[in-house]
Amino acid sequence: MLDKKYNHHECEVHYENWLKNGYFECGKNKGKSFTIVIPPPNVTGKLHLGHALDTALQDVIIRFKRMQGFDTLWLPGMDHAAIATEIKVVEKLKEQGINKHDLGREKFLEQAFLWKDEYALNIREQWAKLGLSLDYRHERFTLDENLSKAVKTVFVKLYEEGLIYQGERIINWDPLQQTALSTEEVIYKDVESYFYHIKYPIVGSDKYLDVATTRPETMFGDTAVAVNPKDKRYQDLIGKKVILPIVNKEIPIIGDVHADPKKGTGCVKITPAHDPNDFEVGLRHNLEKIIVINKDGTMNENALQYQNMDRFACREKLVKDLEEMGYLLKKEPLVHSVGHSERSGVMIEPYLSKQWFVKMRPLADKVLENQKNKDTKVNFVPKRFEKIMNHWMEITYDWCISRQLWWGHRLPVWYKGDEIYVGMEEPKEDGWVQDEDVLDTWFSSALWPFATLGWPDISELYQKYFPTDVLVTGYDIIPFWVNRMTFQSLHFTNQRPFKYCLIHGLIRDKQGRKFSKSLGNGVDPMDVIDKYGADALRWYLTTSTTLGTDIRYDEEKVASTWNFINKIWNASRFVIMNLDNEAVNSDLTVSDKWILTRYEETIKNVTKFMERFEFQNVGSILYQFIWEDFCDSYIEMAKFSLDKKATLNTLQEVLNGILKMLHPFMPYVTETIYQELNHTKDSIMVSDYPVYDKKKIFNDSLEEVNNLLEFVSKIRTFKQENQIPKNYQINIDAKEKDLIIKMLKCQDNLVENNLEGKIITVKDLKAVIYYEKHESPKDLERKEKEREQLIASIKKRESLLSNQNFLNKAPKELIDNEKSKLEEEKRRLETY
RNA sequence: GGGCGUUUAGCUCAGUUGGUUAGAGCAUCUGCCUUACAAGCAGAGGGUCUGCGGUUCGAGUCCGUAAACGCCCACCA
Repeated sequence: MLDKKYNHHECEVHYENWLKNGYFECGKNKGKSFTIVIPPPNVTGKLHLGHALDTALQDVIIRFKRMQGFDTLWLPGMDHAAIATEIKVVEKLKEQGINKHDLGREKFLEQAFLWKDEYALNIREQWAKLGLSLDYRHERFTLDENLSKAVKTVFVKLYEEGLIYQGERIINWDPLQQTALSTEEVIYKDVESYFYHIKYPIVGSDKYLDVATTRPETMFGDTAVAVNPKDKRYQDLIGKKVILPIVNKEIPIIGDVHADPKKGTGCVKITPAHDPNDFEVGLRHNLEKIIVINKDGTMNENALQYQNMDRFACREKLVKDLEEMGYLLKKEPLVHSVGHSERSGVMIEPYLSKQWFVKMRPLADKVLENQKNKDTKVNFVPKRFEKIMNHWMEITYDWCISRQLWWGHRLPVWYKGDEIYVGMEEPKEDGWVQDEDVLDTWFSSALWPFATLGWPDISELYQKYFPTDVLVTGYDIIPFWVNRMTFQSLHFTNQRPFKYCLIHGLIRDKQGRKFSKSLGNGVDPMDVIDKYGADALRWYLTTSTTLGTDIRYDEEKVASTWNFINKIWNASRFVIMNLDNEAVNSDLTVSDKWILTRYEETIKNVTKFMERFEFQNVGSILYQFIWEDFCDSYIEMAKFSLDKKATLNTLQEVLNGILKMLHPFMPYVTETIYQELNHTKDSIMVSDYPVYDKKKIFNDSLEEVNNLLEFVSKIRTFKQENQIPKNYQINIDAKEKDLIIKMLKCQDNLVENNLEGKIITVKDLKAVIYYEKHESPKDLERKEKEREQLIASIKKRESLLSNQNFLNKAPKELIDNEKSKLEEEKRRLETY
């Protein structure tokens, strides 16, 4: 027997058992395959609410499909997360007084793997707490041998196809981590700064150019000043020279369209080694590229007396010096947006550097082409997110994939003098040195959906479970991940990586702010689980909003979900308590038929919305059906036929169905109740999902009980509003009179009286209530308000029904409905 | 600069392809310890659906436009 109150701790005991029985394993069901690969969490820390949402959604889908008989595989795994993890490990070592470079690459990687093992353990523990039905036999890590093989295969192949190349370009440099980054890893933030106007004297003249810049410290690398060839102010200066202040070097004034006459003063200093646009200008005009900043963000020898100063300190000192020397014309305050490293937070330095790139255009075009084919495209849910991917594919440019880090996939590239070798294995001959760099972490995650299934080997797993069916992730990583999986998959497997891509929103705090350490508004899902249970958290997260929109986390709602579960718990207690009653064989009562009909309708709708991934709708349908129909209406009516086998069977059948439909959302409590209800050790998670059965629809009973419930409710409202005493007199004329009397807890005790009766009707149900009238002014006021509303409604309907256009164009059903409604209202008006 | 999203009850959110009186939870008010559940039951109140214009017999829903808030992308000497 169940305890009096729901206790989530006592329900969260099934995970070991599910695991032990192999229920999570693929290959158990005979049906079609259904695959989800988990977005691998970074091994950098604890899972947050976003992970809980993301994985709960996947578990809901996979448990549903499993119960429907699909051969489901939900593949778990984790991401080494190159830079993110390396930062953490470096920090940890620093606390111990150890410097990464002193330790050396090999020892550092040992430490990183220890870190990974520790965090992987944590993550698995949290997955278990969430109740996720992952097939751990196939768990993968992005640095696993088979994934490394996939990475190398892809790198080598793309290189051979000319789609990976090495080049010297301006890249985004993180001076703290001292690595290159991709454009996606740069976040632009508004920064308060100055627009410095510097005097560049013109050679052979007493005039000067007013050159405006936000980055004066890069002036040591200036190799020209550009003006627009069409700019009348400066046209005649093209070809002349200016003197670079402090450096005292002559540099040319060039004409280039890059200089925008409308911006600043119309004169731009050209620093080809420190600005992507200037780099292009430099190429056009064959300018020298002078690097003036070191990899750590300090100034190098080209900065003369400023050498070794930090770039910001140099700026400050330099501006001061320029001012003293009379070169600073103006210093305008300016707010402009500046790139920052997504991971380390420091300002990005555009930096000339030799890196490896993926040539994106041909790969992106393939995606754009494929998205036109409705049979092979990636279907986004909600649809609008497809635009984000497509837009990215349209404007994308080459992807910088080399990182100056240690933690990650090392580039399969070897050098010997000027020779380059790219291949799966190290060249046999002596003298080859492998490239020190590792790949962007997203390079390996881009292969995740197929590499985890064994690719490049055409394994059994790959053949059976690829392409995957659904990928679930947040909109924030579409550019990083979804896009890249899509083009790599199309290029290497000729298939989309997943048929559906479910995009959910981010979880924010109650005020709509992002969770962040600095705000201290973080919520640990494990604390929530401890307080309210995994079932409550999962239900709340998956049913409380529509996909694609952000969720404002609200603990009160989790608490209210706990109440819902407690309600289910108690209803189940009631059913279980009565199941062994001595009961007689009987036909179904009208209320049995009613709930069975509602139950079938619910199965139909829930299944429909589950298949469309509209969990919000599933949630409200189940909530309403369980709380209102099953608990408040049916159980209350069933209390009067607990001696009938038909009712007991109905209670059990419907409750079983409810548990099954809830199970994907609330695995623990449904398992506990299911086993108790059916006196079994069998698991609900491998039971069959309810299937809609037309034959169990009783439309007459549905209508009859709907009317009855409305009738009872009307009488209750009337009683309450008129403060009718308990021993009131009522006369009921209805088919299910006994049931109604019991529900109203009244007696049909009409005796002679001279009171005026109040008639209440719903269809053919009729009641007359006799009571002492004592209308207060407030009552009269309300009555008058109701009367006015009724008149207004009648007026509206009459005008509608006299509108010839409406009568011609509206569907007949609606017109008839309006007519009968009007008549009813007119009748009601007479009673006022 | 380009694009997207949001705007509905005090709060948080639903609202399918336009069609009865726009829904839910929480909060509020009234009455109930009715033996599954007081974390509950039975009722009630609360919305000119951001503004304006249009299409339509009919608009929260479609179109146009304005505003507020948020996000993405690009640019930013």
